[in-house]
Amino acid sequence: MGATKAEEFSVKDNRIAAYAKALSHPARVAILKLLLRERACICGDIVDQLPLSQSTVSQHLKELKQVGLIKGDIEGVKICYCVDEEEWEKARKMLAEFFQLDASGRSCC
Amino acid sequence: MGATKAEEFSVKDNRIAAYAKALSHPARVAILKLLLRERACICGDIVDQLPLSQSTVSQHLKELKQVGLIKGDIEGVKICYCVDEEEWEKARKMLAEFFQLDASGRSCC
DNA sequence: AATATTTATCGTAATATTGCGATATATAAC
DNA sequence: GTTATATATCGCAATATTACGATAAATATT
Repeated sequence: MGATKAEEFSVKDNRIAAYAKALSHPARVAILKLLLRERACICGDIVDQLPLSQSTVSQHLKELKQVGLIKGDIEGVKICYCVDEEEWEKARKMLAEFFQLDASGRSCC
Repeated sequence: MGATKAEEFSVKDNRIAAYAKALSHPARVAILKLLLRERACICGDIVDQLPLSQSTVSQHLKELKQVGLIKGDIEGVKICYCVDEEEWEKARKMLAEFFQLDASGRSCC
């Protein structure tokens, strides 16, 4: 008990949920915005701009990396993070498709 | 420690995160699809179509209701659930706007 | 080689989520 | 009023997330 029953649902629903989960914390939303808007790819720069410790930011980056939305490249001691264009597009499409399910005229209440 | 530092982030980023969190479990994705596609608004019908207990489904419905994406209407003993069109549109717009942040040509890695 | 810098990981604590059975609540049917 | 039906809520256990400091690891600088 307690563990999620993810395997009981479709692969697609799980993928949508995984992308959504990546965005389910404001820190990760903020990180993605940073990477997209300001090209602030260096990990240290991200840490400086967030009200969280270095280790916590590193953890959020790891999660975004695991779901595929960002990737990191070693540049000497520093790591340059950026959005993975392909995966970003996949996420965008999946969520857009989901939201295009029409909600109009279906209210039964 | 452990509690989320949500208040340190913008209202908008928190709102995006809240909508995303609503979709961050495949059961809730499945519920929303059901409500949108099949008009299967009656709570019992939803329970029947998910591999989860009645109480667990009820909890997921509560979360979707709290974020505003669905609403419920009493019909005798039964409850008719449906997607809240206005809120659905708000979520759609916020997430679409977020994803339209262009990821192309910004890869530094 | 010693030191400084940058990032990841470990350990731990606090809190949140997921899930279920049992029970409460509220209407419907008898 | 008693019983049946439908849904919500409570209590609990298992697991996951969030956060931080300390430390490890890896490169850069001296």
